[in-house]
Amino acid sequence: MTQTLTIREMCDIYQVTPRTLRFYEAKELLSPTREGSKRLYSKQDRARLQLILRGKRFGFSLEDIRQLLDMYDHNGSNQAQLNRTYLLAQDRIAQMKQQAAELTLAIQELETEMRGVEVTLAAFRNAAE
Amino acid sequence: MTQTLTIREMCDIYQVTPRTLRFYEAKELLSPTREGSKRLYSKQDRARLQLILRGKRFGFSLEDIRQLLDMYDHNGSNQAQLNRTYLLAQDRIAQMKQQAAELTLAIQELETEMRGVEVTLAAFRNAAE
DNA sequence: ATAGAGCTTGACGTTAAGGTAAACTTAACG
DNA sequence: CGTTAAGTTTACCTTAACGTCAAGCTCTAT
Repeated sequence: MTQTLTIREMCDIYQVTPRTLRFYEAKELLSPTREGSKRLYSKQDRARLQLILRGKRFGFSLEDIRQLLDMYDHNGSNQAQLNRTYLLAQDRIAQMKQQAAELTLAIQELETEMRGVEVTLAAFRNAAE
Repeated sequence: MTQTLTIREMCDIYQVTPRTLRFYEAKELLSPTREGSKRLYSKQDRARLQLILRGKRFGFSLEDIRQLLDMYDHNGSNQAQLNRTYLLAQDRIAQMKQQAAELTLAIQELETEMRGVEVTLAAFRNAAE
């Protein structure tokens, strides 16, 4: 029961266009199997796509993401290759931790700003009696 | 002692190129004063630039960022304008909180992956005696 | 059998975010 | 006084990440 999905189903689920999926495939971020000429997306393909979309939300480029993905399935990789990926991932993790800290701070600052704006808006409403 | 900086000083401090600063100005994200034709960046300009660069790290577009910046100095804005900005910022904050949660999760997952890779690498080294 | 829906490839267009190069001003220096 | 250094504008170039459109295949329903 290896549930595979068509391109349309993928698009509906993940809110992307067919063009996007084909583009990611061209960039070697995805590699769906074929049934004739039609693409079929496996469970792993779906997992990868989720990682891709998540990476994008964090501001990573597709190339950045491709390298991270390589680490998740370091199957055919040799030692040297794997080691390079490992070091690269260490950097990324540090970067992400830094980003998480900054993000938390930014949220706090914005919320403080929001309270200031609330006061201003309340004053506006008061002035209108 | 209103310490203002030249474009070069700004570039050195924030690791951007003059082109980038001029570009942000064209996009109305910055508005340095002039001394003759030369740009001079005030303390507020510096604060704004920091917010811009931070926003970029989170994957926001310059246009997204411009709207957020508007909230930080909602000086000449009228009620309707301010209210729209406020609602928009609420969305952004929700989005950022979501992003923070996801980021934390992603970090954990990556670190788990890393441990797996460490084992693989250790095995490689063992095989080499 | 033909008409349409859904898939394919291929090619060209578009937008954001700058890079790069040319021509010009202006201040400063020997 | 000439020239170099740092700034300016204008204009075109580039890259990433897709959008859009054309032309063709294949299956299913009418």
